[in-house]
Amino acid sequence: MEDQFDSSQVIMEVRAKVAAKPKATIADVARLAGVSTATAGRVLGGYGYTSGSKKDQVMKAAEKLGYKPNALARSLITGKTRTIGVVAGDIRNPFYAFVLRGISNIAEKEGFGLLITNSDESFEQETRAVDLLVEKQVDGLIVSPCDTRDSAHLRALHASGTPLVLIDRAVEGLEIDRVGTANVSAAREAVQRLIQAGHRRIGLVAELVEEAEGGVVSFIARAQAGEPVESAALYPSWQRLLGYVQAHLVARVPVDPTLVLRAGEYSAEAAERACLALLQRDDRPSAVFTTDGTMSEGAMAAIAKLGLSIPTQLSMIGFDDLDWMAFLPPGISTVAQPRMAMGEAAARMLLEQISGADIPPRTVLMPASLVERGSVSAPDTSLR
Amino acid sequence: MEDQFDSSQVIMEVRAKVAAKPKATIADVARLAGVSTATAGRVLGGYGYTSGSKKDQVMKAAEKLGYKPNALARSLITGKTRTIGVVAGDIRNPFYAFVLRGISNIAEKEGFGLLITNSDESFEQETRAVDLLVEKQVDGLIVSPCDTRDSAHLRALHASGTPLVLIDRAVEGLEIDRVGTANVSAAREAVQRLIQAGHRRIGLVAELVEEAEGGVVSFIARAQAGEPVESAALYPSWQRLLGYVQAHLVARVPVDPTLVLRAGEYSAEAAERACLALLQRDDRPSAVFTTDGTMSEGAMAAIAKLGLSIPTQLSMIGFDDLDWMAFLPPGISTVAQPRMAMGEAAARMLLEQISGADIPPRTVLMPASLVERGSVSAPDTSLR
DNA sequence: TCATGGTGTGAGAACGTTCGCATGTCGCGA
DNA sequence: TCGCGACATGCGAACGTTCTCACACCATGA
Repeated sequence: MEDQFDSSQVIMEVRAKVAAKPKATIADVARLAGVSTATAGRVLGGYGYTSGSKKDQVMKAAEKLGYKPNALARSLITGKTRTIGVVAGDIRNPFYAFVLRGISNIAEKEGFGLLITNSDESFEQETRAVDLLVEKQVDGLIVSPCDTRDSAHLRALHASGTPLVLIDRAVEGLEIDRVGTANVSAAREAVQRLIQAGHRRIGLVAELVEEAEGGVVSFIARAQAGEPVESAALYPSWQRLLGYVQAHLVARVPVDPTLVLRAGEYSAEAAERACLALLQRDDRPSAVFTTDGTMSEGAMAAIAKLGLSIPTQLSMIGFDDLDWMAFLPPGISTVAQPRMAMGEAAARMLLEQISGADIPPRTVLMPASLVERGSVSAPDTSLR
Repeated sequence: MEDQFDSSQVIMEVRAKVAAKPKATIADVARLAGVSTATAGRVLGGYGYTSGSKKDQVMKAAEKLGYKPNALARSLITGKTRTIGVVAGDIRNPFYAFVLRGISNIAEKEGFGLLITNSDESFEQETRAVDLLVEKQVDGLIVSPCDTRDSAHLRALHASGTPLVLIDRAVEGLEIDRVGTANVSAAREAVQRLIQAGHRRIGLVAELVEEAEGGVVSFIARAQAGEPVESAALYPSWQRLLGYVQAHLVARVPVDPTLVLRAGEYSAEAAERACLALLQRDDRPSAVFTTDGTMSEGAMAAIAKLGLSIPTQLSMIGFDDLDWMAFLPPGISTVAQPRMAMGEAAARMLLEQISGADIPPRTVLMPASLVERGSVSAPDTSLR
């Protein structure tokens, strides 16, 4: 028969003992080294004056105890965390992945940590993310805002003096450092290339979340009428649409609004569905231009599904230089954004703000380059 | 003539005033609400007892002052930061991007922050990253270790009681929670599929950083001789090589070691170079199997460059389900790892550790599924 | 009437750093 | 010899929370 000894209490104690990890503090090190905490702190923290002899003692003691500084306590008093927060749309999207990598490059070099969150392009999630980061006292934020109009939380943030850099998108009337792409001109040049190759009916596959008053048709009409459009605070996909219209305008080619596709939702599947419908029309376009990586992916899926051959049956220019564009025969021409450099630029600007430099708001618009491969040729004359 | 007044001093003062942002503290709120800091803390922190009336006063005061809790101070005393640290290889790699997204999903749901670093598969960078995260007092770490043998820093970390989960790779003799892929069986099944289709000469494109004693040839020889290979702590690419050999063994097909390619370095370019050489040989294989996404990309680039058509001239099975594999004609069959689920599993395990659950070390090996598309057919009989 | 126990409140310590200040000790030029 | 600045050290306060106490209030039931 087993004895009645209840082992749970003992086990709890053992566990507690195992779990106990008496991290060494500066006070411990100081005690062992026989100096004051202030002196130990000066040695370990590398500030103030310290003599060689004491320095040795302290270092030795720290080594012995396996001392690791507690950044929390340090930050609490210095008011600096050496951490920057980032709100991206979705890390899985190569655009953000590369931007993040760029930010990370700079952060790492400067010894900063990186607190990363996803907004999924949802305003509510973005707000929550910003709150989280602010509570964690990040020294600054890099945000890809999902709302380019209101974004009261970002205005408040900036007003409170928190270093803040916007990436990819701007916020209307919020004049702060930001880095983006020269979308209008990049898109214009790409579409011009298509027109120059002889195309007159060019499809556009774009995300185009509803925000321009009057919708796409009215937007196109206004742009086509040569009305000056305030494009700076537009969503990138709208800016690229603007470039598309401008290219037509310059070449005096009319825009057929039925050729511009709103995926409506930001996913390759949505783009594929929309594109599939477009390419099955009798009067289908002889070329397509897509306004970002995700749209390019969706469009490509649709093209593959229909078995259309590029460029003989359909010319195409994509956006963002995705890996497959290089080797998918015949090579997909595309507008390449310097994604990683954008992240690096944003991080550098943020660090400048953090270090206290008082610089007027800068807008860095990076040039996107058209990398030409084999997906553009003259339109198939047998068509229409 | 301009006056000599030096404005710089004045400007400095103005700037300092602008930069001043007197964040409200609990003490401020308490003062305004006419209660003690303890009571205000109880209301705002949601712990202990508070009466409805005081709660109202405090909330109102907090609202008025725009109070935001300082997580630093909270963490300093509670010893919990509600932040987890991640050391990934490179965010740009879709594998890590998806894993990170999985981790982020769980973290966000539980209100945890995510401190992300890249190791670039460099031991030194990994060590620095871990140090940074530890100093920032993360509650736990998810690491994709770049060294599967030594990794003294990870052993020490675990010994100190820090919650730790390994992902993708294991560390020899370090028995802690980890999540990975059933690499051997996944690779074996993929290669079996190739053999079953009639292929006898199957190329393998793998990263294979040098670590098995005796190198690739000796490793193959031992595996082929049926020697039991301790595969758990092997690098994934070696495990996949093992599966490749096993498939040959089962089917009694001899392995030609010259067909297994070491990219040597972890990049698509290296894979492309190696693959290009292989596919230009007179006795080139009739099929290739690649051991991860990056290798698949490189191999595909080589195939495209040579203009080989899949599957008539060359069959292929890739690893990781990359976007283009779905639409690159004729569709690339591949071994799909549940990348995001892996991240989620790792995060969940870590959070369990953090919450104090005392669970024996678990190894979660996720099944990878062979998604069959059009890239496998019988070998071209005109060959060899 | 008196313990009892849940509820509510505040004073003050604690977390692990850095910072301000006071107090030295040098060496050097006047 | 004095004064002065650079170097060196320690004491105790601060950072903004939460935690531990001590105490007080109020029902409840014996």
